[in-house]
Amino acid sequence: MSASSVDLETLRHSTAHLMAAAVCELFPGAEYGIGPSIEDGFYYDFLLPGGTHFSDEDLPAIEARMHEIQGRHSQYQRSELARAEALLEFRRLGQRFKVDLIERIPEGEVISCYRTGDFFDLCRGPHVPETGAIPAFKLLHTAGAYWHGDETQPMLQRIYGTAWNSQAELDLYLERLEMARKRDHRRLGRELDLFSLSDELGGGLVLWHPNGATVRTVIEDHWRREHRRRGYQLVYTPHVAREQLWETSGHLGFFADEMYGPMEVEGERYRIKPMSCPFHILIFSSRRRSYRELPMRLAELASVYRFQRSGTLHGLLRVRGFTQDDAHIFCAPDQAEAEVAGVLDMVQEMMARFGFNQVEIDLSTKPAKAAGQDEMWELAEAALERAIQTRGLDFKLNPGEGAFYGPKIDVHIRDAMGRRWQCATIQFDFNEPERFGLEFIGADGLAHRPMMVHRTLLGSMERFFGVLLEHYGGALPLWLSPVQVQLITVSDDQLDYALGVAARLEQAGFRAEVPDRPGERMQAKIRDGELAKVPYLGVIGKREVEAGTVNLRSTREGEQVVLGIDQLIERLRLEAAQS
RNA sequence: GCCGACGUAGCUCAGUGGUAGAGCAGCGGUUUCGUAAACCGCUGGCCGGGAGUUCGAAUCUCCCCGUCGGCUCCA
Repeated sequence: MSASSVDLETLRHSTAHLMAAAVCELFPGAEYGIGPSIEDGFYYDFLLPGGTHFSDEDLPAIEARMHEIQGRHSQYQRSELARAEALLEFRRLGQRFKVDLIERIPEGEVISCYRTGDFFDLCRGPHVPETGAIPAFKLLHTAGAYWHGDETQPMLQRIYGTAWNSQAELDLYLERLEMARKRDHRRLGRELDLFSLSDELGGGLVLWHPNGATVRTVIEDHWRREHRRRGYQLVYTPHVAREQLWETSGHLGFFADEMYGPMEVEGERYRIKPMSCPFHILIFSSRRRSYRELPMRLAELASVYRFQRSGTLHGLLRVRGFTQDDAHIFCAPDQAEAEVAGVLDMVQEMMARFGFNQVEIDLSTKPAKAAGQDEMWELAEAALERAIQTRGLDFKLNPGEGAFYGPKIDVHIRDAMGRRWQCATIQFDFNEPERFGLEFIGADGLAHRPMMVHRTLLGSMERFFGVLLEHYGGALPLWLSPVQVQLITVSDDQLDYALGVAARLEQAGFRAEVPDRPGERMQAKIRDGELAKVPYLGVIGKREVEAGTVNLRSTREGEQVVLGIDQLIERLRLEAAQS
């Protein structure tokens, strides 16, 4: 037990060393890669000798050895080595990954190492003073990981663990993990009968059940309304197109790996669409465009299909068929900044409406290999950055991480397990307008090339719905709930009255239902309503029928009030507008 | 795709070489009840698929498929 709290990053990194020390003792000859601290914990990558692997069952033994080493109170001893010395030492130890790392360290930089008992590691530090100074840790699971994340490199085995300043904090964290598992969207999807995935259907393809479809419709209706309000024009485009179109757009050149194979129709090859941009471009170029028509904002809820490797599929968050809330903005260069700003405002508004007040913004700029002229890149990057800054938003700059065809802003939100998922993206494209020879006639009577922006706000209906479910733990706000009110009768005698109330609520625009379970006890129906996370349960017995009221139980606040039907409608209206 | 784990009824899970089980759900009946589970009964399984070992396999071995945790990639 340490009284003073150690910086968590240091603590976790030191725990990673402790774990590596234990692994090296238990598996002599193990090679080790990197072992950083990460959010909520740490990991270390290993390659065991003789092609052996450890599994989750080895973790308790490793943990036990870690505790044993802690008992020895080994110091974390720092030393600085000359480059040649370090290379020699790690070659002697047979640690090829460390040798690789040293070779990547720029000349002239200090090479520091840490020794903990017999364990010797290349490491920048800092560390806790000794192994006993780690109050609480736990190993969590193993995973495969390529060296340098490169699939041409050997695959190492990674052990993930977590470490905290006290047992209580560790317990709290483990509890948090358990809570997160409970609000996993895949579990909620089944429990609330929202969607399913089926082996018979095929991987990464989603079946939206009636409840899920209801929520999606509400989201889509809201989305369309907002887009019309902000000067977007809604369009529809097909699901397939001639292969030639994908040649022209360049997708077959740089995106073919993610596209499904061709199908032949009357000797002509067609492809299922992985993106909508070429279609929207064809709409733009279907006739001569004037500068007066710019900016032209074309939006569509577009279902696309992309091949994803089987190991990457994940519930609704990573699928093969999904519906993007896609839009393409064609504008003049001097309109670019205002357009980006408009999109950013829209992202924030949209996210806030769905309860996401914290988003993470990344700005990715020009990579080494890039299409388009430098001044276009500069203009676009400046537009993106200024739009972020004038809104007072934080962002992370990723230099050189942009696509080859343009810089971009990505917006991430997090799932229940803390994993980051990209949703909104605002992406300039200097490539496609060029390839399709897009132009508009300017005030000067001459043809000019428009700038083009791809953007999505929610990302895809599937992913957004998944993250949304986890965000609310399945208890969606009133306006999104598939069933907003259930009317529960004390006995079957009140069924007619309940159906009448339901009809009035439906008429007022709410989704209300009367559970069809003759003879079932009220308590059972209440329990079902609670488990289904229906926001309001209107209990109706003799008293309510006589008084023309409903005894409203809020499943969220646990509150209970008697309301007349008009009052009930008024209350629902108010809440639906706000939440 | 790669590394590891897992796959038993619709769901959650028990069953480690000797006749496939429980709870919930579903169905049938009885019950008409005041804020989180009424009672009784019934149905339901090629134990993911295939091959092998064995007198005998849910159980042991191999291959395949799928799922999960990661790696890479991405909305």
